[in-house]
Order: sequence, then C-alpha cells, then structure tokens
Amino acid sequence: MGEERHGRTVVRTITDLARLAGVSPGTVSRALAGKSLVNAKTRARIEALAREHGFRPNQMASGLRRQRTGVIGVAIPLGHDTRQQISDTFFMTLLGHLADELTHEGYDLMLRRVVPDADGDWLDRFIGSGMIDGVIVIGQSDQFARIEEVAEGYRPMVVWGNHQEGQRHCVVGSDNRLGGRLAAERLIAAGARQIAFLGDATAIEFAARRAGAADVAARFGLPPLVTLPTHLSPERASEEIAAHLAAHAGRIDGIFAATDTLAALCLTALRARGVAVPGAVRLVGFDDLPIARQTVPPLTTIRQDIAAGARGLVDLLLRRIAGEATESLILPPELVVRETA
Amino acid sequence: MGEERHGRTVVRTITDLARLAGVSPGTVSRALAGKSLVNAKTRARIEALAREHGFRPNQMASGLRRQRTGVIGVAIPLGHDTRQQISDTFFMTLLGHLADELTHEGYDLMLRRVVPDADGDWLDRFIGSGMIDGVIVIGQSDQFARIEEVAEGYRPMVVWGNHQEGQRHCVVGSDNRLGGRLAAERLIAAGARQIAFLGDATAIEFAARRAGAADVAARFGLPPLVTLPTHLSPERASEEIAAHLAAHAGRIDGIFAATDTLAALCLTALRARGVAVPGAVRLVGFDDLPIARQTVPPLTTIRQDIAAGARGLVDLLLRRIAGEATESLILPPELVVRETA
DNA sequence: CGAAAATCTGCAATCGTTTGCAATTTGCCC
DNA sequence: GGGCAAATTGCAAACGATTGCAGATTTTCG
Repeated sequence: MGEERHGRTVVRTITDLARLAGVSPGTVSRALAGKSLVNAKTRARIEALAREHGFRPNQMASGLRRQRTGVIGVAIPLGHDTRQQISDTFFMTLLGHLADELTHEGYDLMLRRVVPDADGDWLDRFIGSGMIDGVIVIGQSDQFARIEEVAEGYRPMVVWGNHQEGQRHCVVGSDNRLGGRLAAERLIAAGARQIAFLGDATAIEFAARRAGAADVAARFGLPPLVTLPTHLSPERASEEIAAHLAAHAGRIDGIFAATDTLAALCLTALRARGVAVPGAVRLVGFDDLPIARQTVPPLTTIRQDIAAGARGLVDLLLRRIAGEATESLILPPELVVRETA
Repeated sequence: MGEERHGRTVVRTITDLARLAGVSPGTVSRALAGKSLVNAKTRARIEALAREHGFRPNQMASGLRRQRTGVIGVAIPLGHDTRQQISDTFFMTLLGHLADELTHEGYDLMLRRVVPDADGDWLDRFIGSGMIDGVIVIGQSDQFARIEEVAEGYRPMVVWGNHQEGQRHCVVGSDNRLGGRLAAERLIAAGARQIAFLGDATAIEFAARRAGAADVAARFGLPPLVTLPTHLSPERASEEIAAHLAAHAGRIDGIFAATDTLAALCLTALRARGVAVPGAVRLVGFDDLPIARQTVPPLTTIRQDIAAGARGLVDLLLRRIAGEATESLILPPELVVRETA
C-alpha cells in the first residue's frame, strides 16, 4: 500500500488516505460518508485529497460491514421458451425503466437470467448470495409456486406479473383480465363473432387475458374462444400462426393476440393469405409496443404503462426493504384504437 | 448466530455450519470450495449439512477476501439522446446475449446506465467501486476520449463500438465502413443515383457507416451523399424524417438508414407520402433486427451478428482479466436482400 | 514396529470499511 | 483560570470468508 506511481502516492484504501491526511481511518470514513461528526475543515481536507487521488471506498468491504450492498437483483426466469424473454421488447423496456428508477434511488442493478427447469434453486441462490438487498422478479413464468414459497420468509421481493386471489407475494402488473375484456369488446364492436386467442394460454398472464376475453364472448352469447397456442420466439411463432390460420380459414373473424409481437406476425401471415384486416378478420394486440404503430395497418391494442409499472416495482420494493408491509399494485390497461379493429 | 427457528438451527455463516459439523470454519470453506485438501467423508457431511440448511457462503465476504467478485459490469453510456438506447432493440438483444455468455462463464452481470454529460466520472466510478472484476461498455457514444484515457491504466475492459486506427482500448464491433459500402452498392445496383444517409452522423459508428457509403458513391461517380440527421427515439425521429422527406421530395432515390428502426419509420413515412418503395426510392437499413422482416415490404438491410459480438466481448474480457493482451475484434457485416432495395 | 511421507485439519491473520465507546480537544461561562 | 458541556478524533472490534502455515493424523514401507 502507498507505493509510488506516476510520481504520486497511490491510495487504494481508506487507511492510505488517512495516513496522507494525518488522521485515523475512522475519521476518513466518517468524512466521506458525510456524517456530521467531523470538523468541517478536516472533512474538506479529506474530501480534497480523495478527489485528487480519485479514491473511492471499496463497496465490497463497506457492504460486508454494513450488511447492505446497494444492489438490487433483477431476475428474469425463462420458461421453456428460453431464448425469448430477454430479447422481448416488453421485458426489455421494463428493464430499461427499472434501471432508471433504481439508479435514481441510488441502487445498482444486478441482472440474472435464470432457467428454472435447469436450476430449481434459482431464487434462493440469488437471495442467499448476500450480494443484493432485494430482488425484483420479472415475470412469474411457471414459477408461481416457488415464488410463493420464498415470499413466506423473504420480505424484500416484488414480482412483475399477474395477481391471483389470495397470493402471498407482492406483485405489480396489469389487470390482464380487464385487458382481455377490453380487447374482446373492441373486436365485437368491430363486427367479430368468432374470436380466437393467439398465444400460449398456459402462461399465467396470458391465461388471464384469455379469460377476460372469454368473459365477454360469453356475455354477448358468442361461441367460446378458439385458442391458437404459439411459442413466443418469432421464428417458431410464424410457422405456427400460418398453420393455425390455414386450419381455421374462414371460420374466425376476430383474433386477440397475447402480445403485439404475435399480433404483428399474425398480421403478416394474414396478409400472406390475402385476408383483409379489419375487413374479414379483426385483430387486437397487447402491450402497445412501438411496433404497434408501424404495422400496416397500424395495430389496435391494449396498452400497458410500462414506466408506471417500473416505478411501482421500485417503490414497493424500497418500502418493503424499509420494513413496510405493502399491497400489490394492479395497473389498469387501456384500449388504443388504431386500424386493425 | 445459530438461533432456533422453524425448529431448526439457522445457519447463516460458515462458522455456524462448522459448529454443526464439528469442524473448523476453514475446513468448511475448503469443503464448499471443492478443494482437494479435505477428506472425502468430511466433505460429504459438510455438503449434506449445507444443502439441508440451504446455506450459501456470503459473496461479499468472499469477494472481499479473494479480491474478486465474480461480477462483470456492463455500462451503457447514454448520449444526448438519453431515453433511447436502453430500449433500443439492438442494444437490448446484445445485452441479452451478454447475460447468457456471462452466466455461462460463471459471472454475474451488473448493469449501469450512465449519463456521461451529467457525470464525467462515470467510468472511474464504476471501475473503482470494487464491485466488479471487469467492465463491458456498450457503445462509445461520445465518450471515445474518456474511454481511451481509462484504458491506459485499466486492463479488464472491452468496448462494443467502432474501431479507429491506433486506438488503445479493446473493442468488438462490426466493420461499419464495410457495412456502409455494402449498403450503397446495393442501393446503386437497385437503381439509385442520389443517395441519402438517414441518421445522426456525429455518432461514431454511424459516421463510419456513412463514410463507407460515401466511398462507394464517389467510386461510382455519383453526387455526394445527402445527410438527413435524426434522433434515435421513435417519436422525434418520425417527425424529423417526415420533414426531411418533404424537403427533399423527388430529389433522392436511395436511402441508407443508420438503423433498421429508422428504416422502418422511414418506410412508414414514405408510404404516407405515397412514394413507391423500391420503385421510386430504394431503402437499406442496418442491424437486421426482427422488425426488418415485418415491414411492408420487408427491409433489405445489413446484418450484424449480435450473438457473435456478445461472445467476442465476453471472450476477450475474460482473457484480459486473465492478463492476456488482446487485439480488437472486427466482425464482418453481411448484406441481406429483401424487398426494399 | 518405527520412521518418513502423505493427507487432513485447525489457527489466526487478512481483505477494507464502519461504528460504539472512550479519550481528547475546544468552546463557553462565571 | 477553572470547570463543564459539546464537538472531534482515535481505538479496536466487528462483518464473513479464505488461506499460509503448522500441528495432528493416517498411510506407506522398509
């Protein structure tokens, strides 16, 4: 420690700096932490030296001692459909906003993709690492049970996803069922009679969207929804959609897609078959991603307010870290009418 | 420590576990680290106990002692165009692949968005935090000089971006100039005579793309490129593009967009003006993002192999961490012909 | 059987920072 | 100037894991 370099003492530790300033390490620590216990002049001197030598206290050591790291973990569980989510526009936008919010609150963000099937222990591992002060889980995937279990004993966790009656873990998410209702109402208003749901209805959020749409179909006395399951990755989904359209040609006049991404693919497939949209088939998406404005014709969709979601996640998490008990936050989605329905 | 809970001793530290196993903390540490110095039976016993109590060593303490954290920092400098990049599909896809690769190599990923204008010190702060073993910077933005300066004294850093003659920092990126050449050649082959470059040519990568296109225009004896500067965020870009098209109506017959995202917006704007593509105006994008397949008509573009880029970044970084000196890695982009040129 | 070699295990220092407590200095008032 | 309170500072013990070294145990072999 304290070797010469560039003709200037290199100061790596608070002790180095203390020696330079002629005080004890404790005082340096207090000065840099901005505590009121140090003399103003002493502090100024120490701060100047720190700046001059580009010194920054080691966060690992600080974290260890204070039992708080200033890092929030963000876990993205990937379902069977591995490759998808991390490049999915919706999740990525959410992640971007999360990064903003967390930075703003002075936290760093540790990102971890997890493949629950391959590693049943993912959540405990993340939490138990001692590296994070709290965790945000983006998407429940098929891990609802696991998350519930952990929520029992670990408070600082908030999850993006769907809310179920009586669940224990704190969740932030859209009212998917309501979104589904809005979508179906619009399809019907635009003239649809036989509605199909496009997407993997085993995913819990999607199931809720579908259920909302089914509610409305039933209320209007229409035939039950047809489900057209797909994967989320564009490559596979394209083929699957084409197959579905071929199989149900002429028998479906309204499609509610689980996602704008799927809706856009579906639109391309419909065009390829020469089906008029919204003339012969009406189409509604979900999310209101940028792509929704760019399709031809532009997509009618259900908007989720991603920024508000991120704010909610961070806000609730910080309150839980502070020890508060918090309710889940359910955001209302909103119908955006463009031209496909 | 070692209090009762759920009728089972809670073991938080390696010392707790040692007490339970009737050995010393040192032995537990060695057993859990999989060192060969512990007796097979002792190790088995310790491992069983650890599993049973869900014990995981504290990474902060471990990191402090070993002077290595197992975390790689990923910094995303945001230029003036703040909101954009983190939700930009290209960067996010790259981030996804990075997460994959790093996880695969046993590293965690710490994500930090930085606004260099507001915080001139961003890179040193990140590096000096003691929280990361190395750093990947995604995009040079306008921070070329700052990065160069830091590269001088800090080895474990790799940057995604453009390569300049004689630069010091290790970079991975596409050969943007070559990409620009490919784009221009295609535009010309498709019949363009007056080519425009769409995008912010002050960004270093974009400038290189533009330069490549300009090379080709000159070689073919065509008039110099017209530059149509835009922001990257879709909202602002839309208007700007519309204005540009209005200003240059009929005088441009080929557009090279810095990005597929811009190209898609441009296509929409062209459609709105009733301009035939590729009949009256040819259009080539860059990146080959998913949206390139979905526009109408689908976009001719220059593909960057994002996965290869991520692999390169991680590979080079790990080698630098290990102390190797490494060359930069320049990947060849590739023309993908679809229907807009 | 005994000694040397090989294998395990424990001890205690260490990583760099924070913080309770005690010691010291300074300021203030009579 | 003395005495007391307030303001600063130093001391040393944490935080939890790792690891060089030395002591203890077992194995090997002549």
